[in-house]
Amino acid sequence: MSYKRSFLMEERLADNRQRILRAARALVAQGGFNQASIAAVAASAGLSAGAIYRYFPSKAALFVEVLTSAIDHEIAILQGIAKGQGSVTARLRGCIESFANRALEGPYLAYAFIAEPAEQEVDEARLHGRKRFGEVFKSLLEEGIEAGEFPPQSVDIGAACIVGAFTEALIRPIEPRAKREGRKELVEGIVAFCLRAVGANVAARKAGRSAKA
Amino acid sequence: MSYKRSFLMEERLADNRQRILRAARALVAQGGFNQASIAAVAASAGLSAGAIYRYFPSKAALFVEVLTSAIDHEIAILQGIAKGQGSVTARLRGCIESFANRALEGPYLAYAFIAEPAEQEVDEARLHGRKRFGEVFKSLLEEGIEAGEFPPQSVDIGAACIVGAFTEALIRPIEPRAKREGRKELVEGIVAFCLRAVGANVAARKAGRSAKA
Amino acid sequence: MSYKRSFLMEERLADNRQRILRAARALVAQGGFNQASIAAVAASAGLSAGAIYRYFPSKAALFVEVLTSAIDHEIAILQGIAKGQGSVTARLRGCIESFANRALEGPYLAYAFIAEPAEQEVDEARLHGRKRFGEVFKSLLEEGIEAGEFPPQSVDIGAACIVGAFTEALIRPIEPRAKREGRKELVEGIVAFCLRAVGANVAARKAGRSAKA
Amino acid sequence: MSYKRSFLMEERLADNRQRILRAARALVAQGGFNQASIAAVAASAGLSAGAIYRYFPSKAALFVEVLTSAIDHEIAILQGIAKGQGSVTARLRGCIESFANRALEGPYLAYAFIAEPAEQEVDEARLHGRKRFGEVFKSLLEEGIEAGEFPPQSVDIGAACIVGAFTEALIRPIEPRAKREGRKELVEGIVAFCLRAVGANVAARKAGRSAKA
DNA sequence: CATGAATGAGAATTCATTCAT
DNA sequence: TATGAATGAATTCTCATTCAT
Repeated sequence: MSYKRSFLMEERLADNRQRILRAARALVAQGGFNQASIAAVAASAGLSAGAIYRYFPSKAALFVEVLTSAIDHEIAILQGIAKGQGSVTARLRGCIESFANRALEGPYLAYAFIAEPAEQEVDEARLHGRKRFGEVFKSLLEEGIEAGEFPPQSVDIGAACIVGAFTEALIRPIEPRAKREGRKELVEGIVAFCLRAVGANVAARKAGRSAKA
Repeated sequence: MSYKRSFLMEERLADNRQRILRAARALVAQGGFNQASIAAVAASAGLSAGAIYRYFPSKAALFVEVLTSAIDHEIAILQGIAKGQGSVTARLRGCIESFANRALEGPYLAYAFIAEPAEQEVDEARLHGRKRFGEVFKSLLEEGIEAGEFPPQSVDIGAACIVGAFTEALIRPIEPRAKREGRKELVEGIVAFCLRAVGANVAARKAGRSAKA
Repeated sequence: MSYKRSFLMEERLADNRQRILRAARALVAQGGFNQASIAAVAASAGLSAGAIYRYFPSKAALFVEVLTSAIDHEIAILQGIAKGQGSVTARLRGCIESFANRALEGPYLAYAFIAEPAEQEVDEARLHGRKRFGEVFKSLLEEGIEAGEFPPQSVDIGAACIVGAFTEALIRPIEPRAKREGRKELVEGIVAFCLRAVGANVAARKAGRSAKA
Repeated sequence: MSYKRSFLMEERLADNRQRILRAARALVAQGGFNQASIAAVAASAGLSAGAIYRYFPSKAALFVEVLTSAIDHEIAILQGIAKGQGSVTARLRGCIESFANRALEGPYLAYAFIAEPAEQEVDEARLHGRKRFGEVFKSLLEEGIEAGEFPPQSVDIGAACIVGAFTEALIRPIEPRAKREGRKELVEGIVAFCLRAVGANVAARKAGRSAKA
């Protein structure tokens, strides 16, 4: 009943979907959800506005996917590190370093992460994403407390604070000077801040440098 | 129709301006920038839409002022505490407690503080506000290090992390459970996190409880 | 608090609302609901598309009003005749004549009356209108049967048939020749059809000519 | 890829054309012209959207044919009855009964018959269909008058009234109660209304029950 | 000949801003 | 000075139609 669908065509379709997602992600990263109109996304993806609707049923659905796919990817990486080997302190350090390094490459994720939503559905996806990020750190905190690496503390609050701390620090360094410090120093500063905050001791910090997933 | 510009009139003008600002602030607090249309602000202020433009050249300008004035007010309070008496640790604690308590009363400020802007100009105002918040903490960190209360550390990064940490923790507690903890525990949790993060020692924490502006 | 609203202004506002309604009505009459886009209505009323929304909350609301106001007006006239004096036969004749004569002036009402709706809300208004028309005739039929002027018959079915018969006959005379017959003959033909259909006897038909509201 | 145009192929082509028409008719019957998009018709026919255009030059042309073919079918049945044997009264009754019964089975025809068209061309087809329906009844009226079964009357108007009367009565019974009456009573009510309207006498009505094509 | 991705014109609706009164 | 009606550009979304494969 149907003609052969060529490999090239399959590829172009997949390409288009990816191009739309990438275009949307880039626009959100640059100017937030408000700047990312369907027309702008389409133009940036090299398609017509109507074509977007072959791939996504609504603007909200598109941006939910932009957000969740970015967060999914990030969470997977963090989980890999968090559930790896080494001391809890080392793994916590690994998570923060890893996230921070990628965020400095392209700040879009972190931006979308804190952005005020335009639509109800996107809002929910974003809250869910924050919660999932927090849970990674919450688990680490619980494990660290149980292992005696960290002192007793509120793990919910601590997890939220960690997420907020590195989000803020990464997206909008308070001083333009911060750039001068270079990425390495910035990441190290955030890691140090968070490790001190959870009460990890210095020894663990030295020993844990090489935690891997 | 051509009455002289009297004192009463000046006052009425000032009144209108304040009413507009208050109405805009309230609407942002309730539903974010999206809900705060010029028509809604005007209605809420008891004026016509056109009248807004006698006091503010554009919607963006109005919301820049909404944001800046809210932040100004907050900064003034924090500066009062930060430049008051007591140990640096106590004053840092005071700042965080003070901000956190007000944010929990009415979350609008914190909300606007991290909200994605609708317009470029508002975005800039928001960034500037974050920077100014950070500077309060940066000064405290510098003072604390000099006084030997805190270990050496990147003050820029630390300041940003503090701002991010308590912003995140206040606005969107990662677990709904967090509510159960009650406000007092939440604030204390944030304070503890930040004090540990900057390396304040426990003794200072006990001693510093009563810092006042 | 508010400047005097001039008489001229009040008038213009009312004018605009009426102009919009009239424009919408005319467009529906010409080309049906589909041809009556908001843009077309606005252009025809000499306003911008956006201005429509100052007077009507939605397209559906506008057309519901177009429909109901036309039907209300018509029903009022018919009720006046139906509840007047004279034999039931005479009043039935009066209703049909009256409706038919106005429908021949401008066929929009009858057109809208049978038109397939574009929107749920308009559909409901239209069904309600048909029902109300039918009820006028149903009452007359019941009264006529009780008075012995008409033989026993299904009044629900009869009422629907009467509405259908004169609607069809008025809107789309089957032969273009029908125009040649002239309005008087057409109206008289419809009246005769309906009177025969309900079983009114000839005597009543002669005697009842002059029924008035 | 270049197989000869075989008999099988011709048949498949005809099949596709019929499938498209059937799918379109079914969709109109279910949800009116608005629901019957080209994409929906294509999907329902098991073809692609583009394939429709191999068989029909435009959407309008497709629906013109949907309407015309449905009406053709109906007219053929009515003509069979109208040109059959028995008194004119009996044949008129037969036509109305037959149409009414089929309309009550599946109301789509009657629906399309009065439905507001989406396009000018469909509109014209619909008017033409109404006219042809009317002509069936016009012929019967002329014959009945000549035979002395009906009194002299305007046959054009009468024919239009008959079409309108049963259309209205069938599609939208004015009272929901009408359902209680049952189909038999509804059909009989419409027949009685129309026979009285054309002046058929009661005796003919009894005698003519069994007219067949 | 069939496919279905892509187009592009147009739909309703919203809203910051202007300006006659 | 204050009003609020009016504008017009922008928004999301729909769909008949075309055309490379």
